[in-house]
Amino acid sequence: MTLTKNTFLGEYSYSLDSKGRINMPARFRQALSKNNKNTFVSTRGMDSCIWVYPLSQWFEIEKGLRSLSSLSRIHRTFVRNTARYATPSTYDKQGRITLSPSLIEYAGLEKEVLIIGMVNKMEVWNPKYLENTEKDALGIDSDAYEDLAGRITI
Amino acid sequence: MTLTKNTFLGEYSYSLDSKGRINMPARFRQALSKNNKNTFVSTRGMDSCIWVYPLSQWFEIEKGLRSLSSLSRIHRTFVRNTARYATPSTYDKQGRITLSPSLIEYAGLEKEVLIIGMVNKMEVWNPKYLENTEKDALGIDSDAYEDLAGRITI
DNA sequence: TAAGATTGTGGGTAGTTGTGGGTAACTTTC
DNA sequence: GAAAGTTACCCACAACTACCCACAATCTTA
Repeated sequence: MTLTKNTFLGEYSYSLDSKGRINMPARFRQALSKNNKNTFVSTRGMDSCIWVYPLSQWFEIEKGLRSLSSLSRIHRTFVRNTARYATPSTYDKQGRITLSPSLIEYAGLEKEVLIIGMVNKMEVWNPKYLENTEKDALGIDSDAYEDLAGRITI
Repeated sequence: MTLTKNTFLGEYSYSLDSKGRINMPARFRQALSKNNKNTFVSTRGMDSCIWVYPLSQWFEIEKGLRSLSSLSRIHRTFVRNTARYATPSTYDKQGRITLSPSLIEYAGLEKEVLIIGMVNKMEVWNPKYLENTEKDALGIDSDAYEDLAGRITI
């Protein structure tokens, strides 16, 4: 059952096929609001994973990008780094989207793939990479969490 | 599949042929709205690359250029550099535009060429040059960059 | 629990796309 | 006005992609 539109929760294990396609969890598809046109936008994540946005979320980012001027070097660089790896993909009749070879390489994806709901977007991981990233995350000092405590109640 | 008219995303690798033509990615062509008359305007970019605008977007730039004062030296120089090298080109039946020899030289283009979607325009790069520009970008004030990223990325 | 519906995975095929090169029309130059 | 150079348009073909169908596994419902 779907709770809120365009909200993605949970973890799913899928397989990347020989054509670079992955299934989008049925629940995630059902969660999409109509204005998403059955489309996701995938791009490089901050960790070694792929971020997948529903189209309507991506438009918010795009709006931000449009507000930047190419006269500023820093703006230019940011727009380039963001837009460059973004690839929109409408899912097919079976619910799959196609990932670009460049993104697959970036995230080091092999056959087995983990999809994680990140509330407003999804992450696609090679399970091995995620494990390593989790180990690294243990190094986060607790001060950082103290700081977070001021921003969010859980 | 097309998301929004006149929006360009993603990275494409193409080859510049012996006649100075490059293919415009099919997705970019499909993204063009009707009033573009199948035409792009290419000019010098701020980095060592070529900026390619869809015609309608170029008209916006022109409007902006008109508003700049010739009394200011910076304005004058900017208008001159932008207007001077601007060349319109309609794509042929195969979807290719012809770049002027002057622009090809400016961007140091060889056989292999990278086209990057920059939301409202495209950039055409020699991959080697882009790599260097990326290295230079490491010198960017990272606080300002992260601030930008924090504001726009969701 | 059995039948039906949904979901995840694999693969075939027709149409699209990228690339090279040929030719005719048009410009420029002498 | 003819020769040379340039440009625009056309055809051909290989590679790729989007779309479709098939089927097994899982879940739902009566």
